[in-house]
Amino acid sequence: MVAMKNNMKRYFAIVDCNNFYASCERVFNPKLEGKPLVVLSNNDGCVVAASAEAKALGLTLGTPAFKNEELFTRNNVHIFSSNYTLYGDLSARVMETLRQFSPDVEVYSIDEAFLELTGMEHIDLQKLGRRIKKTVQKWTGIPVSVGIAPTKTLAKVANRASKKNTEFDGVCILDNDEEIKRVLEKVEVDDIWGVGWQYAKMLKRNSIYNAYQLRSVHHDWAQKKMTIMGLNMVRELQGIPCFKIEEAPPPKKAIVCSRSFGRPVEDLGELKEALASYVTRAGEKLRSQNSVASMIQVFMGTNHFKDEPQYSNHTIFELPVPTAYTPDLIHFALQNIERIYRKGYRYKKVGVMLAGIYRDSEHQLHLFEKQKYDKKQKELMRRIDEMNVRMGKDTISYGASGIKRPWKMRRQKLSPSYTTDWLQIPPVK
DNA sequence: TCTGGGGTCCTAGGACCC
DNA sequence: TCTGGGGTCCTAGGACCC
Repeated sequence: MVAMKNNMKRYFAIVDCNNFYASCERVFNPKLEGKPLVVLSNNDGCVVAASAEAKALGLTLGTPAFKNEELFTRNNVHIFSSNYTLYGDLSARVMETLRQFSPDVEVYSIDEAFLELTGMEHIDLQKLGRRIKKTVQKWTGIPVSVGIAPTKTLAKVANRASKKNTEFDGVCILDNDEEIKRVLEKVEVDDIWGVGWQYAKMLKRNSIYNAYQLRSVHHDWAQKKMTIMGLNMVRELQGIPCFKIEEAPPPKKAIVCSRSFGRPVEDLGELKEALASYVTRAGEKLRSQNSVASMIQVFMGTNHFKDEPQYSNHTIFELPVPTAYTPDLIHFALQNIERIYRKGYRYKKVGVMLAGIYRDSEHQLHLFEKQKYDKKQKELMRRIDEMNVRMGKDTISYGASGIKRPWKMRRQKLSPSYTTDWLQIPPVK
């Protein structure tokens, strides 16, 4: 049985949503079809997604919105603040659809998933890829690109090619040596999964410009220059699988929650409110993976893009007992921000990191330790989390987070939460 | 006026132990 | 006098991902 499985032809597919956030905004607003559209980051700061029409105007992702203002007005670009509630929900629908095609799905990011495809000897992969693309489009309204190959890295390369090269029309299969050579030669090293800015520079210095050239380097050289990750990357390009499908993501080892403010904040009271609300969010994430944290890190800083007095600092604090009880987390976080706060600065950002994370069940209580994170507290947290999921975020929140929240981020162009809020469901005429 | 947020892995080097 | 050397743990920094 095992031997048989090893002999079976195995492939990896990666399905990647095209311009995901921009596509989400269009699903419930079809008038935007064919129009240039962008989505901004938190605080309406940077452009983080753009429709094909907007990209065609020469706009680059990651640039600050204010630098593109003129281009936006001149071309009548539709602008949206990011609406993660909407994107998260549509993402879940896409992933659910993909489970039709394989039992082994790894949700790799909000807009991408790997699928393991086994027993594909007699399957027309091109047809399968087309079917995946068509089904997701039909069931969710989201356009996707599909890459299929013998390794994850090659699948990523195929996916890249399927988007960049119109001949593929959104589906690219890498199944034989000639095809692999032909496609890899056209992929620049910068575009390979695992090659970032620094490695790309180094590779070019060594006259390696495309994926096919990288595929041919010596293993020792790859490892020396790019650590074990580089070696694995080269092997994967050669068709030797080094990375598996990770179906259940391991629990997070650190949970961070931080935001830039909508305007500078000087007052300690306001900073504390903001911090309390981020700690609340972090606590929810912590409990959703059934973990407790034993350390809290608090950090804050001014806006280093500005020509004004700068200050930033952080503090790490060990909790008396590992816990996921939000009131305690807030208590210690607030205590610590007081230690690093300095009066007279215009703060841009504050945040919290929970670390030293274990599964709740793994934490062995010392015989005489006073059990602080107890049943009652857990039950209370469970009920509050449940209510907030069912009735909407912050149905129940903590007094320390404030009511008015003058520091909260700007989201002036927010679209409705069409799919997750009863009051915002679009009417049918 | 206005420049995102949240993660992972690997390695080198220091501290410490025997 | 000789200033070893292997193992482990931790941290900081650098690379990467979306």
